[in-house]
Amino acid sequence: MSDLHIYNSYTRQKEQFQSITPGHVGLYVCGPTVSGESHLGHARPYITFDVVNRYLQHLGYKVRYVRNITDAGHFEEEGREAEDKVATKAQLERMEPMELVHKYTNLFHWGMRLFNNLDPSIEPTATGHIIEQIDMIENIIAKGYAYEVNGSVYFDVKKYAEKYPYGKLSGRILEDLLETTRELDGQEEKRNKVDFALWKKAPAEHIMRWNSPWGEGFPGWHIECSAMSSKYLGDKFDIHGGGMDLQFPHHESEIAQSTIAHDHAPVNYWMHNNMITINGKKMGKSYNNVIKLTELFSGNHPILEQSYHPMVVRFYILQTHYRSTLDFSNEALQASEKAFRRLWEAHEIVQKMQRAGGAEATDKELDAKVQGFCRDCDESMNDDLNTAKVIANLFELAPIVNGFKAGHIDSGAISAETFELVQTTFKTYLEDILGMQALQVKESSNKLDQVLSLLIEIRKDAKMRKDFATSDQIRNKLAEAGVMLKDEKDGSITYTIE
RNA sequence: GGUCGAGUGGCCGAGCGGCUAGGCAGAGGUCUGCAAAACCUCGUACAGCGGUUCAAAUCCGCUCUCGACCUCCA
Repeated sequence: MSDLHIYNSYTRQKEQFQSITPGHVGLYVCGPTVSGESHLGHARPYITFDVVNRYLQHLGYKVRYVRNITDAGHFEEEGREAEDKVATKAQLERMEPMELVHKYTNLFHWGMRLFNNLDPSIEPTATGHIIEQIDMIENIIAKGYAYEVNGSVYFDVKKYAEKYPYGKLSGRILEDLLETTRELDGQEEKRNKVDFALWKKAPAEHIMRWNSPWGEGFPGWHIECSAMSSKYLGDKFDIHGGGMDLQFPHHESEIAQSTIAHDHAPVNYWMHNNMITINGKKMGKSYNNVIKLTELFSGNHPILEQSYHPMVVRFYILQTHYRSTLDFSNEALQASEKAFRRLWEAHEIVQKMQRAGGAEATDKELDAKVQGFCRDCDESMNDDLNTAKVIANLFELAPIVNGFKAGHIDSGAISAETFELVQTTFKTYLEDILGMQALQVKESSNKLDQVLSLLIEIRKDAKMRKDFATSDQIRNKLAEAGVMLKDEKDGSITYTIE
């Protein structure tokens, strides 16, 4: 039993986390629809739940993390003409759904890897689970909560609501929903406007279609998550995550379907991350303010002043609590970049450092303070994954570590035990739990190393002779080539490669 | 229109009844041949108006502003 508390969207309060099977956690997160490129908005849930996954593992749980790929449904590639999929065209000229899905799935994986997100345990695709979805729909029909009309199958929400709390997750009131005047596709077939599709009959021009007991068609959007989560995590599992915008109707529908199919609610804890906004507006296709991951990493977008390293983006996202909105701006990203560089350097310094003095602390007050910051990292994570607070704690530690190095704080001021705690706190939190990595991978070229040490030696000599013209030339020219020299306090010279 | 949520110092962002948040920027300083980095010091904020309380950024009410969802959406 851990002290982990998470905010459960379903009950709208923080609850102590307790897994169904001791030592194990089933985690399901709604994955991307791979009909287009992943964008900055996608980064948030997958980084957030990557940290959830990592932290649960840190606490000792064996996590089965399932994240789906939505590759079925209404498919149209962005910017591609509708006639592309017209059947009269030669096959190689037509859009092939599998080709498109493959392309964007690969691109999604590419982004996830750059963000240093751990792979899910299982990444099921909707198209690979048509049979499971059909089974589940038949099950719901058999129980009397779904009906077929013209080759489509709809879930009877009104009937469901008579017995179950429909709308509880998203705070909807059925009566309000029934009054909605909005005209939706297939509305006339439904018994009530609130009913949602479990299976849709495929129109003649629809390219993705499968045989079913109700004719050729394709599954409704919500059923895939219910079918796949129960298949791999069981009828009832621990945590279901996703973006806040999925609360309604997606997650609400999932609850309804699964409750009927399995005779009980499917999930114990619902977690929802908040949105990323640009100039206060949610990023989304319909707002025309989407920054794709490829654009973000290359800086190739009108509103981007520069490119941003995936680790900078990750850090920026984790500096805010996952349930707060996060507003994008160049200023904010640039601040995160500087902040992260400083923090990471302190991390590298403390890992390499040797503590001086005896085992006991010579400054009890500092020792206690330092321990407090370390311990608060645990408390902050346990308090609904407060990564922002964890980072703030690490920043409290950074000047102390730098002080050890600069020599104005004696590393013996804190005890040997506390010193070790600082090292493990940086390592565990920054790398293992927050999943951060160095911005630049150390180039391990012996030849380069030798060339640089030669230049560094020449520069040292020049400095000794007060030949600053030469020493500055070496530093400046190397800087132009992307190699930054740094004169350390002890007279040594180190370098970093941009 | 309905439902829910948010408004914190120049900017970003924690906190959510009493205890320093933190980062970035800015100012001054230490160190340094210079530079960079690092370190030290500084600002003293909680949309507005009332109320509850010994005590409110934190609770309650009203007002204003903004956002999300109600449609595919992370």
